Amino acid sequence: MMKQEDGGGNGWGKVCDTCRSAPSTVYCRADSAFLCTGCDSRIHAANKMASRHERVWVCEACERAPAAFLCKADAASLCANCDSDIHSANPLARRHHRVPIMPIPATLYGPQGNDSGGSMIGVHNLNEEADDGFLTQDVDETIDEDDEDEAASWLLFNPVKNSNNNNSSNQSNGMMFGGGEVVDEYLDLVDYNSCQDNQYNCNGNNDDHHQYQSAQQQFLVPQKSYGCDGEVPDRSGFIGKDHQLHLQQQQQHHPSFQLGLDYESSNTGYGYPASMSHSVSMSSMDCGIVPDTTMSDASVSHHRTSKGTIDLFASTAMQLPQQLPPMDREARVLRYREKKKNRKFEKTIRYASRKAYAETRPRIKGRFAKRTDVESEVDQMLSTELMMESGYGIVPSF
DNA sequence: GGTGCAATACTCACCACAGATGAGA
DNA sequence: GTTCTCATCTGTGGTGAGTATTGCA
Repeated sequence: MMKQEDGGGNGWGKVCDTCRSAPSTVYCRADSAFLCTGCDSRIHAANKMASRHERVWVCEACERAPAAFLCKADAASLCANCDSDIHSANPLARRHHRVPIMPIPATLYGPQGNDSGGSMIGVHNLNEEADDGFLTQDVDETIDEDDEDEAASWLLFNPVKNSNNNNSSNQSNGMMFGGGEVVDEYLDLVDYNSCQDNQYNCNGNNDDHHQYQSAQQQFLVPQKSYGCDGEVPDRSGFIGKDHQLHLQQQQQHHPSFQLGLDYESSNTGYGYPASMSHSVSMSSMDCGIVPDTTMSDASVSHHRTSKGTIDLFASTAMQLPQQLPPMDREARVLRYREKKKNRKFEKTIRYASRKAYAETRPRIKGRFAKRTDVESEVDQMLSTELMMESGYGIVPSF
């Protein structure tokens, strides 16, 4: 059985920001959203304005950042970090011809966009998206044609806009975005913060404090050092009703706790840019290759699961004031989610060259196999030929 | 509730070899 | 103290076997 990566439980690098049920394949700059093929085609085929949104493919390496370069040699779209890491691995890679990525043509998704989407990477069932309720609910609403453009543009990240009308009187809104699926992804953070809030609300009660500490310890320290990812060991037992109650409290205290994400906001007031999820968090940490210099930013300096988990809370949530501005919370939510994903996939590569060698090494049932003289000669010939034809270099001593 | 079975999820050893490291001349 | 040579160790990724967990009857 193959090893399965767990990207939030589904093995994908970046889940579609809209349906959250499929891997994202494109990044829409206008919406600051990662979209799967189906949602992309549907949203951007809705009207002319939406169809003009500039989109780029998601990095094929990390699958978590918009691609910045197209490597012609690898025929791969890569983000800046992956491009840097991959193409600095060896002289051969360094000579790969890369060009800045071009936005996906607006004509890619026409009225028949769904079909074309099906031929793209990351095909998935559109019906599944419809099941999430969130999108279909909004799409099905009858809206003015003038509003349609804006609705299509803001459909993704501002469910608050649509839901605020209901205000906090509707407690169920706390679970609303698509039948609670979205909120569920936030449970981990909320769970933690619920403990945190409990601490602040315990009025100095030592017993409560100890309970908080033990609960926090249970939450923070993974039972296994690798792969556990610091997830709540037992949601039902650890959170349960308290969590739901806390969610309701969150709704009351922070109406904007709902997912009104504004990626363009410049500052959170806490030193963390609100747009960090697409800038800071996507930096060198994604690839996990050990940099030559020590990273000063705590948010990108964790390479071990447990330590990273602890530091995450130590550096952010542990120091939170009792009442957070909504943007602070949203920024931390984003930051937490990114770090969570990164912890999951993270594997520190100490020697990129060895990685490059390992990837090119012949295998037999996954095991490294001896490279015969014939293979070596053939490789050398092919490399030489390739170099002469395309200008690509070869790694000496291969 | 306890037991057995199947399905699923997860962990880890294996392999070759370039490069890093350390000891000795 | 510096340089060179040699031997040993380290780390890299895909696969399959083994183990753990979960769900169901």
